[in-house]
Amino acid sequence: MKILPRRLTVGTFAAAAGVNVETIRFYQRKGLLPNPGRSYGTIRRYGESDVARVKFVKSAQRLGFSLEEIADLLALEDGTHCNEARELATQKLDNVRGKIDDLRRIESVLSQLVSRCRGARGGVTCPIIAALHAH
Amino acid sequence: MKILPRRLTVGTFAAAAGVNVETIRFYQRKGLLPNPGRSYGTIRRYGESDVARVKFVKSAQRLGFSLEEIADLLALEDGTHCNEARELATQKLDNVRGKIDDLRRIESVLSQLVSRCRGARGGVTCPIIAALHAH
DNA sequence: CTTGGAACCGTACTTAGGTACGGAGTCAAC
DNA sequence: GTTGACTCCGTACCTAAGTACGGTTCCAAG
Repeated sequence: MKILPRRLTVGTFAAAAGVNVETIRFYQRKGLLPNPGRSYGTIRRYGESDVARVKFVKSAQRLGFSLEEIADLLALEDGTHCNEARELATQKLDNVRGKIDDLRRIESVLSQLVSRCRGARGGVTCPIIAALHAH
Repeated sequence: MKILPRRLTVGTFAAAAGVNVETIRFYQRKGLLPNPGRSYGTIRRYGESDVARVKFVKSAQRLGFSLEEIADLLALEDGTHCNEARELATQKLDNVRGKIDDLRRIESVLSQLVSRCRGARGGVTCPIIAALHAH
């Protein structure tokens, strides 16, 4: 494992990771990124591992993890805590499946309303409005 | 159409509609509820039609409409604007279907990760962490 | 050695949908 | 005629995930 150089300043780093500089500062405040030391002067330097870490955060966000949950995942980052990571992922999976079920119910109600509405050409009362009124 | 009495004060009204008093005030500020007149004194009185209106809002929220969209629906409340209501509902339906597709993709990735993790009993690197690192 | 673009820092603002607070006014019962 | 619950009102606060701002300091190039 070779030690990677830390030669990026925050602006270049943020660009490399595909996020805003302010987002980097925000992640540091939230503990998602370690405060990198400032070897030479008061300017912080970042390396490739930091870029990877931010990309990890963004990937996990795309899978529906919150920053808080991602912080938990990052605490397992050495890769030896498979059980914990699987536990988190399983919970998230249940969560996602629950959301899918909810949305499917909504989809079913909405599509019925729309088709009933399409069929009710002459009526005085719109079926959609009426249905919402009936709870 | 008989005229319903407006004899509920805000506390009773909120309870009848199943929401918080503060929520009623909030909806009034947002224009979702009309400011009821204060016939006798400075205390506002509400009637059954107000209760129905709040229930309408809550039903529409459960179907994924935002308060802003619900305000649009309420503007069509007389039931004669079927086309407009159908348009809104159709947009919402597309929206819901898009969300379902996104979540299904997430579900598929997560379930693959979990099962790979379950199979990787002896490995040093957790497949979930590794996968997130590979974008 | 100056200049100007970064970096640093704390703080405030954003959206959505409310909830909470605190002081003043009101109303009905006792 | 006073108590105590309820209402009214503006304002602040909450979560989540950032974005924006404004002042100061730094650092490297010219």
